[in-house]
Amino acid sequence: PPNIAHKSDQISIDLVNKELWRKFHEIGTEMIITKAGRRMFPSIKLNFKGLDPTSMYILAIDILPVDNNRYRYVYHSSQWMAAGTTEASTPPRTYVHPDSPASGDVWMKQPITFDKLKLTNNEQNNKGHLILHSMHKYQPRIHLISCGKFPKYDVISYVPAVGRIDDVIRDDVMTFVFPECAFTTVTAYQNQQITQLKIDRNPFAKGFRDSNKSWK
Amino acid sequence: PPNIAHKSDQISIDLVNKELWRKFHEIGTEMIITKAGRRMFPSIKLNFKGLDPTSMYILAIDILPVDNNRYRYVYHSSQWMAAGTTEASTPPRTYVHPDSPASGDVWMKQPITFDKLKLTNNEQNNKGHLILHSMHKYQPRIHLISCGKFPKYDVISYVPAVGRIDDVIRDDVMTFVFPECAFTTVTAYQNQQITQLKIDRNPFAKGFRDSNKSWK
DNA sequence: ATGTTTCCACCTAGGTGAAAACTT
DNA sequence: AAGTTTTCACCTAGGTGGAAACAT
Repeated sequence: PPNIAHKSDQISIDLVNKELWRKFHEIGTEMIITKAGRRMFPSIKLNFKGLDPTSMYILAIDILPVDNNRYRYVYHSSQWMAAGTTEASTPPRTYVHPDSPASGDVWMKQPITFDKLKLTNNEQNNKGHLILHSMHKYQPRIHLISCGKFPKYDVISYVPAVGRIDDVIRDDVMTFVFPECAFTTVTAYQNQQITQLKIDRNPFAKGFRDSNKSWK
Repeated sequence: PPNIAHKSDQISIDLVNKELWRKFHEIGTEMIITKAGRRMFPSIKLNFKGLDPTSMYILAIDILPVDNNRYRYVYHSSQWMAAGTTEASTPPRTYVHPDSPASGDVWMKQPITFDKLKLTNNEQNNKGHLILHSMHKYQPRIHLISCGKFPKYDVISYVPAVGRIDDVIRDDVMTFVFPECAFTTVTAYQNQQITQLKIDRNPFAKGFRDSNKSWK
C-alpha cells in the first residue's frame, strides 16, 4: 500500500550491547521476576538502519516461552535441567516502546533502549508489565511496525503509553530475534556467576563488593 | 474538515492545582531560571473535559512576555517595579506535552501535568527548554490541537519528544490562559515569602526548615 | 550594586541483591 | 525441600534552595 514502508527496504537492527548479552548467555542468563515488576538486566539496546526517515514506526517487544518445560537448576553440575511440562500460558503481552510511534529519523538517530520494560509473575498485573512464569525459558522478540506518514502535523516523534498491538497487518511488521537475549526466569538467582555479573555490570546492583561479609 | 474535532465541541480545561497557583499569585509568583534548566513550581496540572474520546490531540504550552518591561524587586515595599524596557525577544518556543499526541480518552482519563517542562535563560539551549529572560513577567498559554484520527493502528496514546508546533491551522487550535499562572523570572528569589512557600510545598525543596541556622 | 553562575548539602524517587519470613 | 514474598541497606539519578564566587 502507498505511504507504508515495506520489508523490501534494507532495514536492519543491531543489538548494541551484544557483548554483554553474550557474556550472560554463556553462563545462562537469569532474569528475576517479582510481583511488583522488575527491570531486565541487561536491557535490550538497539541500533536502527535503513528506515524511511519520514515514515512513522511503532517499536514493540514480546517475550515468548521457548518450550513448555519447567526448569530447575542443578547446582553440582551448574546446569538447568528440564523438570516437567506446564500447561500453555495466556497469550503474551506486547510492550510498546514509549517512543512509539516515531519517524524513522528519530529511531535511527540514537540507540533505543527498552529500559522501562518490567517483568512480573503476577498474572493480574495491570501496569502493562510482561507476565512470565518463573523457572521457564524465554526468548524476546522485537517488532518494528510501519504505519505510514503521520498526517497533518509535523511533530517529530511520538511516544505511546504501554499498550498492545493486536491484529496487526503482518506485511507491515518486521520481527527480529536475538538468540543471545534468551533467558531463564527466577525469583531468586540460582547461579552465583550470574549474580556476580549483575553486580559487576548493573550500576544499581551493589552486593557484598569487598569481601564475603554481610552489611550487618 | 471531517475527522477533526472542532472548537464548537464543549471542550473545557480546568487548572487542577488552582488553589496553590493563586496562593503564589497573591504574593507574586517567581520562577527560577538557570543555564542548565529548572522546572517550574508549581507545575501546570490540567483536567480535560468534552474531548472526542477517539480523536487525537496534541497538547502544548508556550510562555509569552506580558510586556516589554524589565522589573526589579523593591524590598521595602515588597513590590515589583518596572525598570526600563528591553528589545523584543526571539519568538517563544513551544513545549509539546510528552504524551502528545494522544486520544481524547487518554487526556481525559487523569490529570495531565507539565512537570518535565524546564525553563532556562540560555539562549543557546538545545534541549527544548523554554527560553526566558530574567526579571521579566510572563504568562503561560495552553494549546490543544485537534489532529484527527490516527490511521491504521489502534495505539492508545502517543508521546512526542520536545518539539515545536509551527504553522498550525488556527481553526483546530484552542488556546487557554490561566491568569493565576503568570510569574516573574529570577535567577535568585527576591521575595522571601515565595521562598518559604516553595519550601513548604515543593517536596524537593527543603531549606532551613527549623530555625534560622544554616546547614554548616 | 546588582544580577548570575557554580557548587553543594539535603532531599525525593526508585532500581539492586541479601536475608528473613512465608508458602506449599 | 523448594520456591516466593517481603523488607531493607545500599545504591543511582536527579530536583531543591543556600552560599560563595563570579560578572558587569
